[in-house]
Amino acid sequence: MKASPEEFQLRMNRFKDVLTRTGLKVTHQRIEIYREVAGSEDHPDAETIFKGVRKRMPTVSLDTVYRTLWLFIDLALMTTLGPAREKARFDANRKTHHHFVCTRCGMVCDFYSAQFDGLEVPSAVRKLGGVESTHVEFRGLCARCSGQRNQKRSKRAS
Amino acid sequence: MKASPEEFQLRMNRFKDVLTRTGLKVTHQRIEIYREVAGSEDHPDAETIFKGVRKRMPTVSLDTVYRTLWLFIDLALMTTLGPAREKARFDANRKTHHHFVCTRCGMVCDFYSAQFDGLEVPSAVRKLGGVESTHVEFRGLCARCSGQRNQKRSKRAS
DNA sequence: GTCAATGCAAACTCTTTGCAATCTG
DNA sequence: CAGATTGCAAAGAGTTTGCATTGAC
Repeated sequence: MKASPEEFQLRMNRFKDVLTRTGLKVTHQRIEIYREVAGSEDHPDAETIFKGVRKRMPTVSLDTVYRTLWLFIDLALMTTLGPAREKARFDANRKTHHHFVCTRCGMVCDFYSAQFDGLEVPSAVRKLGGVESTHVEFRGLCARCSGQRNQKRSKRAS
Repeated sequence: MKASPEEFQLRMNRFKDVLTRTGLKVTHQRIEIYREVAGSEDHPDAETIFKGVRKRMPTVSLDTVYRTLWLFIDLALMTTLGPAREKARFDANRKTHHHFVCTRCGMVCDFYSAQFDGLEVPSAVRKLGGVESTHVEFRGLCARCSGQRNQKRSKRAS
């Protein structure tokens, strides 16, 4: 699915602006990789982005795609769906529940809320399919990590 | 963190019951692996579970842990946090938004809702840390997949 | 021209698979 | 006892890294 042309232009401008301000180079690869993601309303994986970019730029390498995508995420130009870059984590709690996730250390705490369990499904969503479960996720720094907030930006989970 | 003893017993009973009803064998490994996850309120990864189980059962192998965990997930005895078992997927949409996720094909659609953006943070959550973003996720079968619902249960995303 | 960014190939991590040996029901 | 389950070892996906080369500013 395509993003609207206006939205797309907005994204591209913001993108170059952020790179320049940060003192990073505006390379062909970065432009094409950003274009590939920003021009889509899907949520492509690295391989898909790689193939798309390679059509226009047959010499890009997959590792550049990865390096560039994580760079964009550090620059807050994009996000990943779910806790990407992490291994699978398991949860034996079968009661409906919601999560608070610490964006620094990855800690996840369950909490319960009847109100959130029963959030009304917007009509736009009902058109997409049948909703079977509802899950709310709050993200932020946990109490412990806020205490150490002047430490340098943590490297990605290893 | 430990789950309460009552909750833990409840989980263990339900667990053996499900295995038996399904005609699966109640092996030592399965018991210990389930115990390890059900006895914790954390959300451990496979390696952590493996190490924990190995303390009591030094001969388990990591691959059995994996096989067993995914089995439990098929049996709805547990879940994974986020879209586990999937590669990273990228999203250049920086407006606050929410998701509908198809549990069969993995399709993810964005939608917007000022109401969800501003969901009130419960006091229990405020104690955990500072909330910086709020995200609602509805899960279910998308329209396309509901159309083909009599197909056999899809194998896990490969 | 200089230093950041790239491409290549090899490495690494997490997870899966084939198969013979073992254990549950 | 039969067939499901396990352990082992080796393979597989996805992602990362070191280093020489290239290209943006």
